[in-house]
Amino acid sequence: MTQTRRESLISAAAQLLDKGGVGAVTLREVGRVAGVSHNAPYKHFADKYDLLAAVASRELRHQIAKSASSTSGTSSPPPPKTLITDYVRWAQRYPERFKLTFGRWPRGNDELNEAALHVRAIWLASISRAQARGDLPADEPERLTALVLALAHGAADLAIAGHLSAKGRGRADPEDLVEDLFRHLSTSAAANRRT
Amino acid sequence: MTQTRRESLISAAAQLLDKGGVGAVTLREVGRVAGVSHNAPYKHFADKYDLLAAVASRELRHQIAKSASSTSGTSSPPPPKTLITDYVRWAQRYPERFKLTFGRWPRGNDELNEAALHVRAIWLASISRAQARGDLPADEPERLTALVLALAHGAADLAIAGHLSAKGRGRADPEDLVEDLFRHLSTSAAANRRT
DNA sequence: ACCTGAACACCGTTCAAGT
DNA sequence: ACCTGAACACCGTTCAAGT
Repeated sequence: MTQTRRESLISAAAQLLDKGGVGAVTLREVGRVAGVSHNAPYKHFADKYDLLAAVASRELRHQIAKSASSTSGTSSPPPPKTLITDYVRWAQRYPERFKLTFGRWPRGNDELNEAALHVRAIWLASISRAQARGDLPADEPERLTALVLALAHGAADLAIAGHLSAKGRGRADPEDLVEDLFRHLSTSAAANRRT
Repeated sequence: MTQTRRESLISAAAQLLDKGGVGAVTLREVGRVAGVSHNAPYKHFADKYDLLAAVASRELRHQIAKSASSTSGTSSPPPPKTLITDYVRWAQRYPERFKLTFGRWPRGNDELNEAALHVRAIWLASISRAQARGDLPADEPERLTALVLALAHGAADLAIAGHLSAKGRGRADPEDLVEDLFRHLSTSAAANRRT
């Protein structure tokens, strides 16, 4: 089945990515791991970046599937804190995949764009629901979503770069910062409710 | 003067970086732009990453110099909003330098680490001062600094990746998000002062 | 439709040799 | 101390050829 071969190439690329970063993903090594020649990938992907885009969009689709399964049976999205915590843990567990997904692409990729939009939609629904409950400030929902997403993303990226782990006092990991943001947003929401 | 040659190599690398991303920075092209042979860089840098690290730390040192000059004559740091706005504008103006600076490095680089620590120290001083004025919540200063830095960093990175520019309603650029965060933090600070 | 092996242009790095 | 040109191993991509 052609699907199997295509997926084995994606898996091989992801495995090399995790082990040695994007520089370690060469088509020759991908072919070797998947048991094919060094240019068999060209029958499934336009070029190297098309293969890498497939790796990245598979990651986003995994996140989408996880969101769906964690609330199976209901139609409501997971609460923001679950979403954001999962996101930040994923970034720390698979830093190379995180970096790749949000890295620079020589051109757009439909599959990747669509998956990214889907992820954003889930976040938006989750944030909107928390706002309706009064847990978060009544800002414009898309803008508040961007704020929360930016913090999660930035905390994860700085942690990966090693710019967050001041030792001892003041030490903060990404989950701590998420906690802090939600605390301030709740306080702000409550204060505005009183006025 | 050897310093001049070394700096011309760094400038050539930065120029190629801006034009075509990190992939366009080849030692051969750097040599060509600087008017030397393709392996003259090896007399000034251990390898390609050492040259790239020099580009990145030069960027951070520029930011440090800018912070110092904007408050020349005084010993106080710039206010957080100035710092964060400059940071976010730098990232959008030179996305490739931003990506490089916070990208993954095969090994540590003393010059780069030192510059990064210096930048963090300036941010910490700025945030602490705003806290003392009551403009920001009385959190642990290093942790609040990490929060603010993470938001600025994440907003910049998402904007570069194109994940922030929802059109029309809800549109938010990095500076909008910075604005929102400070507004919520001020509200939170005021609310806590009242309890 | 999918795969292979040879070939091409390019790259980082090393090395012997020059000043 | 700094630079050069040749050389080596490696890579992405193309292409003619096979099933």
